[in-house]
This record gives sequence, C-alpha cells and structure tokens, in this order.
Amino acid sequence: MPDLDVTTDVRADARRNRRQLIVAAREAIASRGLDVSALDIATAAGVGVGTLYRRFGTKDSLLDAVVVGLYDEMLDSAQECLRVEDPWEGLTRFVTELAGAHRDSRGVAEVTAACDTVPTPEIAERTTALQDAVIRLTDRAHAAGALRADVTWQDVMIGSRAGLDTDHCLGVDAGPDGWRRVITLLLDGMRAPGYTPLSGAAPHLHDNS
Amino acid sequence: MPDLDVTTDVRADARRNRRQLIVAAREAIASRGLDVSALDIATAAGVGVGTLYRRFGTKDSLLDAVVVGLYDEMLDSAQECLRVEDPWEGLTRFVTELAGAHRDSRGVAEVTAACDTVPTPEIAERTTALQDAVIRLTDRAHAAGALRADVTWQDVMIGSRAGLDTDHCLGVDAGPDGWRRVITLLLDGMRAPGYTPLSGAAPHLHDNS
DNA sequence: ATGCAAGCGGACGGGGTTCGTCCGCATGGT
DNA sequence: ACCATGCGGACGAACCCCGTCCGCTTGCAT
Repeated sequence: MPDLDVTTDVRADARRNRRQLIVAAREAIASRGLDVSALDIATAAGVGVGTLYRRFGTKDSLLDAVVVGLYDEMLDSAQECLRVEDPWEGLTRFVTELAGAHRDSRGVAEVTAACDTVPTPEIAERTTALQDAVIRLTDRAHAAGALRADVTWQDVMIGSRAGLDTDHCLGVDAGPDGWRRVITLLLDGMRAPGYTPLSGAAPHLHDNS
Repeated sequence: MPDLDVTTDVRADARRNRRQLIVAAREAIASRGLDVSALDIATAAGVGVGTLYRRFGTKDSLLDAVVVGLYDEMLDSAQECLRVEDPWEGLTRFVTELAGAHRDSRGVAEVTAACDTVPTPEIAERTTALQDAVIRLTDRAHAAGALRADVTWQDVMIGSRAGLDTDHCLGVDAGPDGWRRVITLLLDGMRAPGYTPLSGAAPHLHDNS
C-alpha cells in the first residue's frame, strides 16, 4: 500500500479522492482486468469521472500507478523468499505467492503476460528485478540439488501462471483453493529427481524485435 | 469434421455456403473465442452476414454446431487413449491431448470452463461422457500404481487446463510448445510416488444450484 | 462570517462495436 | 428462358467507452 504522499498543495478533499480512486482502481483491476472503464472506477470510488481525470490526467496514468504498486509487492515477496533458509522452501513459497498474486488480480495476470506492448520504464525496471530474484531462487535450489537440473528459472516463471485458468473444467469445480493443488503438483514435478525428460526448447527471454 | 449432411432440398450454393460458414466459424472460435462477431465469421467465410443468419437462424446456433463437433473430437481422443495398453501412457496422452485441444481453440477453453450458463443437452451429454472417460483413465492408472493415490480424476481434469495461459510471464517467452513443458512437469508431479501431501479439498463436480 | 479559488459531478458529443433485418439484385436448376 | 431460392451488405437500434466542459459546491484563509 504505497502512496502516502503528503502533497500539501491540494485541498484535503482532493487528496482524499485521489486515495479513494487508487483503492477503487486496484479492486476494479483485480476483478475486471486492465480494461475497466473510467466510469466504473470513479463510481466505485464514489466520485465522478471528471475527478478521475482531474486527479490523474489520464486513465492510464491511474492504472500505471496501481500496477507499479502491485509489482512492488511482488518484489517484496521475492526478497522475503530469498531470505528463507531452505532453498527449496524459498522457491516454492515464491512460486506460490507469485501464482497467488496472479490469481488475486486479473490485472496482474494481464500485465505480466504482456509482450507486444512496450512497458513503462518503471515496469521494465521491476520486471528485471523480478527476473533476477527468480534466477537467484532457482540457482539456490539447483545448487542444493532440490530442483531438477533440466528445469530453468524461466520454467519457474512460466509455471507460476499454471494455476490461472484452472477453476472449472468440463463440469468439475476446483474450489477456491484449487489452484494451490495445481501449483503443488507442478512443483512436485519440478522437484529433483525428475522422471520425464523435458522436450522442446526451454522458455527464453522474450525478444521484442 | 462432422456435418456431411446430404440435405438435398436446398440449392447447391446454399449448401456450400453452409459448409464454409462452419469452417470459418471453427477457425474464428479457435482464435478469438466464443464472442466472435457474426460479421467476422461471415467475412472469413466469404459470404454476407445475411447468409449466416439465413443458414443458421441465429449466431448461437452456428456456434453450437461447431462446439459440438469439437466435443466429439475430444471424445474420440479419449476413447483412443482408453485403448492404449499402458495405463499411465493412456492417461498422460489424454491429458496432453485435452490440454492441446484447449490451447488450439480458445472457444474450447471458454466452453469447458463455463459453469454459470446452462449447457445445451448435446453438450451436457458429451460432458458426462468425457467425465466417464477420465474416471476410467484415472482408475486404470491408480490400479496400476502409476498415479499418486491422492490425485483424483477431477485433479486430472483441472490439470489439463494448466497450460492455458502460460505463454509469457514477466518477460519470459515459453515458446510455441511451452505448454507441453508445463503439462509434462505437472504430470510428473502426479506420478506416483508423490512428495508433497495435497492440501485443501479435491476438485468436485460443479453444483449449479 | 464571508468570499473566492479550487474542486466537484455528471451530462454530453464523438467515436466505436455488434446484432439481426430487409430489400433490390443475382443465380441455380428445371 | 424463367422464377423460386438465395445472396450481399446497407441499415436502424442498442450498447459501451473516452475525455471535456460548465454550472454548482466546498474547503479554507482571513
């Protein structure tokens, strides 16, 4: 929950509205994804759309503010997992939390999957930092012999999306925590020693050229 | 590829247009999901929208025809996998093919995930048949001691969606066959003996009351 | 208490998309 | 050669969304 800005050159109600808009936008992005309408956000915040544009200039500017906050939370989580003693425990915890973040906010799932759109510098920087963290978590697990040698850090990254669209299938209901079962099984599959040789190229950094 | 209907009481061009519409709808549904516009389908089929409505009465009627065909293909695949000698091989093959069907057609992914909308009788019937097949595949694998005892047939069903939204994550590109790595790792996690006790309730049949 | 700058709501114009119909024209088949 | 059947696509109606603008309100300093 960032944005404790103590900007004092605006009226108190303006500052309050700004905060309410961020909160509302966060929730709206979580449940409906990044293409929420400005009206939806404003209404949820209890203000008019005019106020949204007055406070943030542009709808995207508001969305960006929210998304950067969400990235910072993922980064915090990664740093914390790097401090966990047991490398395997640290890795599984982070994968689970990253998967949870993706599920908690449809917007997060949409942004982390974006590859055609050019990210803002803030997001690009945090993306790299998250990659670094996953690389470190993976290296630790490899070094400890806990993670299959043929599983790369990119596999780990990709795997944290595996629980995204797994709520229902052909009449079966996974329940509210169903994604945890999926992630658990996936992590078990990643745990050394592995059974099935992985075929195909490993996931690689996205080349946007 | 069903619909070899030899209806002869319509003009030849009408019959041809009908077939082209089904083909175009199939492709459109695959790439854009179930809410393709009628205009998109008609254009891809090389006809006017009027022809679509004349041939199928309603857009949904056309979509239903396509979706039922897709379900039949999944059922064929299931029957084939049940004929595979090795139970584990049969199970993994079906999970992989079901996952592939979900990825090949965004529409399939949308329909199999639907739980609020009441399915047509044709779909309901085929859904039950698919459940039966998965139950049999799972039972065989359990009996052979190849599948973790705590993995249910519902887990198997849900797991076949795990590769759905796993193409990109935080700058990482899984590549065109990345989903196969995810599914492979997941299946390895399902393979006996398991490591991590599964927590939470197992997925259950969806109760639409 | 009062005055005014700052802020507010929400109606509005403009632009976009989709559905399903309808009618003047074309064409398959006898 | 004729006409019933079929065709294309323009069209009206119903949505939804963005960002602006203006008349009204309110915080706050005096």
